[in-house]
Amino acid sequence: MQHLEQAVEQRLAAEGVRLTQGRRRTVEALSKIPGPRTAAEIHARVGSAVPLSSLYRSLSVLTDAGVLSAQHGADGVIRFELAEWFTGHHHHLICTSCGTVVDITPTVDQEKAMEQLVETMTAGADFDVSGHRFEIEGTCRACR
Amino acid sequence: MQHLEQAVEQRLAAEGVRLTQGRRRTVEALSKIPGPRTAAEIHARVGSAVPLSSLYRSLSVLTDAGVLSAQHGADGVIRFELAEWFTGHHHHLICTSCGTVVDITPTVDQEKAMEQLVETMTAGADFDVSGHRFEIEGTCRACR
DNA sequence: CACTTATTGAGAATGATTCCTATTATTGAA
DNA sequence: TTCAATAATAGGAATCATTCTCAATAAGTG
Repeated sequence: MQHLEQAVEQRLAAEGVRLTQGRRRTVEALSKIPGPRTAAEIHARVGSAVPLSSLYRSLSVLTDAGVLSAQHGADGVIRFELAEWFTGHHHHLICTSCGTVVDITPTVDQEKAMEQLVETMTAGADFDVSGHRFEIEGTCRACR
Repeated sequence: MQHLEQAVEQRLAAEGVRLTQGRRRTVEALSKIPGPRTAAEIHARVGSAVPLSSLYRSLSVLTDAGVLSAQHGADGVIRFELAEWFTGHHHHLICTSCGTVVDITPTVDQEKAMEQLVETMTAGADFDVSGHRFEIEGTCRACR
């Protein structure tokens, strides 16, 4: 995945942010662990090469620059993953029993319908829409 | 809204939990402030009548009993609101800047469209759907 | 009323995250 | 390459929402 590093570099350059060792390692670690990960998990992977305080700063910078996306889990811990423009736009199927999350990539029609919904639902509100999240809850086969 | 208190009482009784002064005040406060609220916001409303530590415990108990629902916002703070069987099904408009959340009640048509989406998106998956969550992200007027 | 048990209150403890600041790396220009 | 000028780092302290502890209190129950 050299494309990734290159793409990240461009993205950061566009934001006027340097791609340093620590940031490079952070992105690399995230690209190798599937799913959204906590700072602690990432730190376990990069080890002492990136101290925790620096890791947090890197995660923050990378998120601001749009390289990563952050989500707050039900346990109050932030999880990071590569932003959607790397992984593609997707939604989640969440098992309320075991917590497993499965990605779902919407079809063009489905996504279109969703954007239509966003539009009509925010028609009245004075709100600058930047995105949406559609999550389906239920029980996976293993938990039934 | 005496119905609310009665319904809450029944619900708690079914769970073997007492409806005490503090819990009553907590539910009452939440029923009077629209949208999901943080513990701090609720505490500002109930004042010293319910100490913060007790408030947190009440919120936890009420959530476990299904009277309230909790959500972890983008700012890492938990927000509580009356569960959907009190307030009706709704979705959220989330300001990614300040974390404020506003309820949106979908029209019948919108909700129908959403259920259609859920159906087509889970068509392939072996998944027992129990609900969905649709959240629109953006920037509120105050943050622009 | 007396007993048993759930609940409360006050503050300490926790833990993820952020802030501070001296030091170090990076970059652009000479 | 070398030198500023500036961005970034390390590490430790600080923050802050939330949880925990445990003695004191309130709520049902007989």
